[in-house]
Amino acid sequence: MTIDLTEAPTTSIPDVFDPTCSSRHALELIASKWAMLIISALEEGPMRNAALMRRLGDVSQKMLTQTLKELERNGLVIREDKKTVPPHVEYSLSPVGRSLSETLLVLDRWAETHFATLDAARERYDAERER
Amino acid sequence: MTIDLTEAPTTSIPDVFDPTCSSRHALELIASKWAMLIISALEEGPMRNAALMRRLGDVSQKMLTQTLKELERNGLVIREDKKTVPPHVEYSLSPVGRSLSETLLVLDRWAETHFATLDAARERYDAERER
DNA sequence: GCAATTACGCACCTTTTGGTAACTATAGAA
DNA sequence: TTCTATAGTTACCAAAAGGTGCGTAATTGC
Repeated sequence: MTIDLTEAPTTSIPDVFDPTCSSRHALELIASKWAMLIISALEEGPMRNAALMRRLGDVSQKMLTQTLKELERNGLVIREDKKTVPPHVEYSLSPVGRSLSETLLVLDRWAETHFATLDAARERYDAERER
Repeated sequence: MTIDLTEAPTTSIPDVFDPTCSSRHALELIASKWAMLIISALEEGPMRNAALMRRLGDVSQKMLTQTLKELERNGLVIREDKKTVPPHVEYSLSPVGRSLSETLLVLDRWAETHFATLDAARERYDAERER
């Protein structure tokens, strides 16, 4: 008799370092430029498609729709279709989405605070190897 | 006389929503599954290549090297080559890297806390459309 | 009647990400 | 002598991310 451990159930304590743990999937979902920015933007309040495009600056219609759909699918974003013509669709954060946006805003602040340090390091690194 | 605004300098207040702002680049750097996990892992202390592979569980040698190199280039990770044979290379967090890891750990905790909510939402969403 | 508006869907294409396998060098162990 | 371990690199290939342009619906304004 042999015991197959490859399909063993995930350990009781969730761990993002465990590739089979579902929390890893949750992390991968938000480890995306557009997902992060969309959730941060929606923290300012419900927004329509066009408003989000303006806020994000350079997202394509395709990527915006695609990312919003994934976020809605995972319950982070709520999509409300007023079913009018011309269309009127509003996106907002769900309670879970809002619990995430707080942390993401901290990340935004980190980027805005330390980007100059990264820029300098990158310049030093590149200058050293191009010789 | 025409004024070209396309190359206008970035505003004085850094903003991740401004595509031309360098802080956006910083955000994109860490908006990556492997970058996030590597920095979180290094928070536990300096690690060698093989130890990181074990900790991350399912990263390929190629992606690990590639991501570490980008993080080193931007000054988040410090690479110390002891120049011995067989090779001995240690990776650790720089001060900026450490300032980031604190926030990333909060993200990890978020994923480990709320993944079940996401799983449930996803299942509901998929069940509704496959009919 | 014609154009604009809105939030998409779809087809096509390019770029980036990621995986696999083979190769490098040398010390120490079997 | 051959095997193992170390931390990579390179070439090749598959998959995912991402961009562009076109089509769609009905209502409002000209």
